[in-house]
Amino acid sequence: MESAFEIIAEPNRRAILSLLVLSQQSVGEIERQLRMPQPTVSKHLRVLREAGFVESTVDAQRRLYRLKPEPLQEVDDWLAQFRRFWSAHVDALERHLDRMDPSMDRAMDRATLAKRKTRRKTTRLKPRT
Amino acid sequence: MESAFEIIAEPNRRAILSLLVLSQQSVGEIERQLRMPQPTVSKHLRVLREAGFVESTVDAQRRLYRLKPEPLQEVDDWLAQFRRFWSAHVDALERHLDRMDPSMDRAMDRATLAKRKTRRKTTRLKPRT
DNA sequence: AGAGCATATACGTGTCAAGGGATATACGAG
DNA sequence: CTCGTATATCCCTTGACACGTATATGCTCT
Repeated sequence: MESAFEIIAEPNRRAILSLLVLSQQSVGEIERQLRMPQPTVSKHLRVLREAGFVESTVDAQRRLYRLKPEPLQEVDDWLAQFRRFWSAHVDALERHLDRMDPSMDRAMDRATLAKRKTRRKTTRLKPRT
Repeated sequence: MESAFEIIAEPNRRAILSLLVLSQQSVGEIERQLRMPQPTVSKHLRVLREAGFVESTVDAQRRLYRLKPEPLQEVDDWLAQFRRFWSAHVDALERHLDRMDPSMDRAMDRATLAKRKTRRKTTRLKPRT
């Protein structure tokens, strides 16, 4: 359970993070809003805390949890390498053609052609009597 | 294993995706570059294919796999809600202060103050005699 | 001190996915 | 048809992890 990606793989944890982005919350508030048993909330918060996604401050018996951005940025950084790709991707381009810079259009064309050339269409030459 | 988040939680799959973003690859090429056994590669590719991360075309005995952007965009969309947060986050602001728009600076100030007000500092009034 | 609430932890259980290894399928070449 | 290569699938074992329930810790108020 080390990487940020494994942490956000869990739907309940994503829900907690989405909740916390609005404002800090106590365990009980999370428990009520997400309708999940308290130990479950605490356990997920523990995982999130140890992974650096959240931090808590003590307020009497309550713990107030709030978001920390770093691990999410790490995910965002990994995703960055694909943004170049999908903004040049054919389907995406078709959908967004109107909103795009025509110079990209030509760049994409070359990429597409390159791929097409790579593809070897083997002609099935199997006599089979 | 439905959500895109679970798919990219696996390090080997992330490696495969990072490889495919450069150009399409056959199973054997992936196998060699990532030094993982062929059945492992095939199994991960299957998962990726069924989740819509990649698609394959047949080239004789080879299968050429290439990236499809949609599921990654889904992840990116979920991450979007946090970008607003971390661009307003204090630490991030301190680090990037020089590169930022001063109008954001004031917006962040209000957010921070709001949070500070929410925090209840309970004064321990415990006579204890 | 004792009651009550808020939160954390411990334990037992079921599920599910990853990996290794062997094997099956598909295709091309001779 | 037979062999070699490329890829997919099958079986089995192992290990994580999520959850439920029960219980422990800590704090407040009276």
